[in-house]
Amino acid sequence: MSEAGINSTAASLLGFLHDGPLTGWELVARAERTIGPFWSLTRSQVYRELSHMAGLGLVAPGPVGRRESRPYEITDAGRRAFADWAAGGPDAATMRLPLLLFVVLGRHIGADRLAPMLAEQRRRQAELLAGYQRARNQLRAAGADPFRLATLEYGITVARATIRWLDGLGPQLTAPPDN
Amino acid sequence: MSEAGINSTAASLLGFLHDGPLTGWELVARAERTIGPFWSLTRSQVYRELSHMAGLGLVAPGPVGRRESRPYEITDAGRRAFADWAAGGPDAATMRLPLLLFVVLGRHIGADRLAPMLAEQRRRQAELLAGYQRARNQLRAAGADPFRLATLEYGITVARATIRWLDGLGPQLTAPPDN
DNA sequence: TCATGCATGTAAGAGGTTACATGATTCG
DNA sequence: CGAATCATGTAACCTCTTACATGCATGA
Repeated sequence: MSEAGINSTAASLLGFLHDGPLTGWELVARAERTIGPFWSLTRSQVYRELSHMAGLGLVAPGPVGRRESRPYEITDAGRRAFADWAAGGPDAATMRLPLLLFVVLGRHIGADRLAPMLAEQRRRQAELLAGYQRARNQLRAAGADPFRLATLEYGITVARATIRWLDGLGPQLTAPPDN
Repeated sequence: MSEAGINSTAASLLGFLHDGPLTGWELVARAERTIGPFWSLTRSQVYRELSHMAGLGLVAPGPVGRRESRPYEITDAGRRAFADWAAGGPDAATMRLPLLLFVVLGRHIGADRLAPMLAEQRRRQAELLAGYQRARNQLRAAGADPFRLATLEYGITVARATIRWLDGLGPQLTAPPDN
């Protein structure tokens, strides 16, 4: 009865390892590719969690491959730990949207400084949206995992909503300096 | 030339202090009320940042009021630090959406376990949406700050988008167990 | 052979969360 | 007087980021 309970970062790694052994490097790449925008993690974290989980017996390091690469394989205990974590349901989302902070403090920043930032954000959201759409079309063509597709659709829906919001902001927020 | 550069948490506090002196307790309440869903912070952080900023001369502690309450006032240096921070534009958003993590790992969680979680999320989003709408209507009637209103509109737009997304998920993700 | 990319990791510090500890004030 | 609420703060811990350090392999 290891009543520990793993954290979401560790759990995400265990999730990916269900598909077969991966090295730290590959895990970072996989995470970046599949959930990058919704779940950030760094190399440091990955290596730390991997050796920590190896100590707990949740993953087992495999033989060193080429270039010191060390694949980790999920163990039965690891699968159990993952299932326990999943049974708890998703935690509340942690959001820190600096853009919204800027908007709410807009009075003290000044509409003249805020407006170009909002314009820049709109540009970025449009890019992001295009990227999601490209990825979705590729994955659809390739007949991919519907779960993965669903995350792209989330990205698309939210990016569109954000753009709509930016476009609908009143002139008090978006007006360029009045000169 | 304090070339330090404050962090976003400290900056948000300085932002609120532009409207007049506030105690740590009041800052927590204000933050919760105005940007709670988009910018989380805890009491511990607030007290820590306040005493840290007092050390840097960005805020000045006022006289102790009732019940040990200690209001902090922003200083000129504080206003400058805030302006410098704002000039950098909003950082990239940090998002950790456990819900999306669950979805992308859906294959390993099982549609039968995922479906009720999605249903629960839908319920929560609907509640959130209703809360935003109520707040917006109140603020509109009160003729509030358009910046604050804009953040509520963001919440409304995104909550609606999320609900639409949840409702549009394919049967592979939302089907109850097939028995 | 030399630049680039693959691959691993450590160290230090910043940021964030949770639990603990304390006490004043107000209201019933 | 007792309960609820206001109010501050510390300590410990976990998590996350950034910078540093190392070296192999591939291909031009």
